[in-house]
Amino acid sequence: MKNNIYLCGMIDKLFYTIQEVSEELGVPYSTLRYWEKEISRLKPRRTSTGIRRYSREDVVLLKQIVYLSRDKGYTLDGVKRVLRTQETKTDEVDMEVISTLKNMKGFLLDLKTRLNSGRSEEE
Amino acid sequence: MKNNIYLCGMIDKLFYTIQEVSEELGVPYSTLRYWEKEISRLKPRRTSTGIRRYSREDVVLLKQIVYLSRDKGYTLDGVKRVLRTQETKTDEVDMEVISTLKNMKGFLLDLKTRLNSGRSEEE
DNA sequence: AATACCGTCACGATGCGTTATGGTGG
DNA sequence: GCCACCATAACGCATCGTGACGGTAT
Repeated sequence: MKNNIYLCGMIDKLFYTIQEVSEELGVPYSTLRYWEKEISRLKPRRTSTGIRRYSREDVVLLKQIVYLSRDKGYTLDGVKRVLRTQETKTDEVDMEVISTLKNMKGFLLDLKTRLNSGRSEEE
Repeated sequence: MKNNIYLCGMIDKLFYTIQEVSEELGVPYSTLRYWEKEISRLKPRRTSTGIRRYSREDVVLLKQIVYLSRDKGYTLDGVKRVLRTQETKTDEVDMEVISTLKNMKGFLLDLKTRLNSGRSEEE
């Protein structure tokens, strides 16, 4: 249970050390620490003595960051923006616009039909 | 006729000089030329003596580039990638929306005419 | 004692234009 | 002769890490 598609080959654990994460992502410690400074949402828990304990969610977030910057070609600022708005909003809005337009189109087509058909209807 | 939503306030002309484009986009000449080196699809026509003549399509493309880099936070490589794969999905959706809107506009103009002309038409 | 980790800071590569130069077109 | 434009190349600044260091945890 609890196999997360985002974790791919990673064994699901309660937490991961920075080393494990670094190896999994192919990203050096230094970069992980750098990203942590830059990306506010990335805040792995710490032991009482300050050692990072990455959760599954942290790893997923990091994979997203790698994907957005390496594969999609976003700047770090771009990555931040995407994460902030989580792109979900945009998509939802898009879908809503489209759906509204479709409704309107249907309505207008109907109207057109009525008009074209020689306005013979009840009205 | 031929008002393109992407051109916004720009007057629709057969071509634009680099100056006009530069002012419209708020992007200096040098950058326009730089982008031209980087983005293969951006190839404005030239006069026989080498002066750039930007077409409407060129301007639209440039606006896309500005949008992707400035607003979305893509690196130039990211912009190239987006343009290459043309994020076809998005564009198809966009195109569908636009096409729907165009149809609607035509239809509404027609409707307006009919209504204004006191529905005295033959049909 | 040996590793794995910590924060910090200085360094450096690359990206992304910009400026400078010297010249042509209208 | 003036302005807009051209190409090229050197320059510069910011971004995005990287590596090294001295110290702490286990």
